[in-house]
Amino acid sequence: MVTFEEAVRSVVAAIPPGEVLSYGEVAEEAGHPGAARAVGNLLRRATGLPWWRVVAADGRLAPHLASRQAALLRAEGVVVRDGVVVPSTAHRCDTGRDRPRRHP
DNA sequence: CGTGTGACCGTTT
DNA sequence: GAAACGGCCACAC
Repeated sequence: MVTFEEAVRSVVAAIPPGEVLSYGEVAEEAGHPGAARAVGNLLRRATGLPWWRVVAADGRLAPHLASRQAALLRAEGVVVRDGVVVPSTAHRCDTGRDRPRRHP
């Protein structure tokens, strides 16, 4: 049984440079779909993780860390415009949020 | 042990 | 098109 922190930590730590994932994606990958809030909460406390590679579903950065995150993402090769990640510059994992959803 | 809050997401009004 | 609402999970008090 892995704790939520462990799962999220593993997922976030597995994000390659230049790629950005959304909280919802991380939560889903962690095995806790819908726990996007919890992901943010853990990233806030968890350290040593590329939290800056985690952005909102709209590609928006955290309100308080937008500047820091933007600088870090820029260092990774991602272009951040007005506090919003540009999908074309970053590897479009979900920032386009137009990905096909399961349709039972 | 119960309540509140949060770096959220998706749908509806 | 924008705004509002509810729902999900985990942690702190």
